[in-house]
Amino acid sequence: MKRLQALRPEFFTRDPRHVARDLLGKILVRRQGHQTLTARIVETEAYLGKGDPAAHSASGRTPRNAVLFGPPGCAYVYFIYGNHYCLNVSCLPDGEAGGVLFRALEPVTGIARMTQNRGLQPHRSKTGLSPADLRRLANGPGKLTQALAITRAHNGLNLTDSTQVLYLADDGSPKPRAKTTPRIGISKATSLRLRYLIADNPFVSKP
DNA sequence: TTATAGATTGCCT
DNA sequence: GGCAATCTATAAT
Repeated sequence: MKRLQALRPEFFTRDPRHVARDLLGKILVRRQGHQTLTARIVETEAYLGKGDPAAHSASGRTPRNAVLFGPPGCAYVYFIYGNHYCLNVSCLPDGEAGGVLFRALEPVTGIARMTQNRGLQPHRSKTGLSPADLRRLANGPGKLTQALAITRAHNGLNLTDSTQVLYLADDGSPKPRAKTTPRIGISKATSLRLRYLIADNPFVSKP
């Protein structure tokens, strides 16, 4: 496979809204054992450090959300609803809170391993997984972490370092057409349109 | 020390 | 569309 260029820290030293928009179409790379799993980012949400009551950083720094206040380009992984992990990347300079939540991915390589990680039956046929099976692999924030075997062990990881087991990369594909909607699953600041998705992409969590 | 809400998912009707 | 499952960080006592 062509070697992918990791996104640089400067990419994340910006307003989370811009980062969330520009991450659409980029690649999340996961090295699991000797395998490399890759997936295209098709849906994100921005969480602002200041003036965003829905953000985990809203009421100040705690042990849990410390990564959001740290240097840009690092993984913030948290456990939610007793069952799921969610993956974010920190934004803005060190000391300033902000992040982007990954909400959906389009699987590219390592699909068999992702299916296994998700605990799904590999409904194989001559054409491989059905389109529906492929979609349910990573079309949600909890699903994508499970598909890529991301846990709290990855919290704080530098996602701009291509020698890590998890990082963000640019494969040179053109900038996709983006759409915005209100964020999903929150109860505060519900009117802000901080959810970004690739228009017409079937791998998003909800249209 | 205890209570509770939560950036979800999958199964049920 | 409704709701239970299942953990835990954080706030309240």
